[in-house]
Amino acid sequence: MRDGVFRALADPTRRRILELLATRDRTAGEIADEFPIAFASVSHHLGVLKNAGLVAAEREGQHVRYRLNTTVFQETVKYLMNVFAGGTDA
Amino acid sequence: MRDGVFRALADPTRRRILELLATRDRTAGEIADEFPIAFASVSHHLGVLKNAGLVAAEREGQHVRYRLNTTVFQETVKYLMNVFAGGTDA
DNA sequence: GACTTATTTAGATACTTATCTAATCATCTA
DNA sequence: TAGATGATTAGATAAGTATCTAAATAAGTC
Repeated sequence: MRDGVFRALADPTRRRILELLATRDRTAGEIADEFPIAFASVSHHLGVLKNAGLVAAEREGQHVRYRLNTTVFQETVKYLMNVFAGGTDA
Repeated sequence: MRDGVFRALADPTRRRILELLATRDRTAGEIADEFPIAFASVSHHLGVLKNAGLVAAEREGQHVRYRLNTTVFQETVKYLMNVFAGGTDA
């Protein structure tokens, strides 16, 4: 599960998506508009982020609205701080 | 540069290496002993971690001693917290 | 210098992934 | 229900990566 989070964070497009969502929720289309790549590719990235638990999606009529899942962020920060502090053998 | 950090963190073997180094410095051999994979593969992982700036290496006679680079950890935590707080458009 | 031990590098293979286009699914509107 | 719009899924391709064995480099010992 942690694997998925870091793999998701490893791609700059996906990090940019997260940064966009951090300021406010957006629909898939609004997100896709921010990138020069194909709509389908952005959709794929959104799927990766959703799978990792970093974002949540909710259908709103024709649109699908994405938002940041802050819980997973917090857990990830906690994990890193724990390793950094030498406290993590697990 | 951030890319390298998250890509490095995406592999469970490498995270485990970081966790080991968090408790104390170790030589490449000591680290390799902890894993069931080939020595050369661990060496490769160490290279990835070093490249990402997450660890530093120093030759000590025949051995090469690895240690955690806490600075990059701190920066990474900072980045995540910043996104999490909605403060990062960059 | 030859031999041993510690580590990295090279080359090969299998697997994963980012991207694309085309097709499909979902919802709304006329 | 047909057509339009928004979004995901499928299939293909090219690039990246984790692993291996074998070879090379570095340092200590005899």
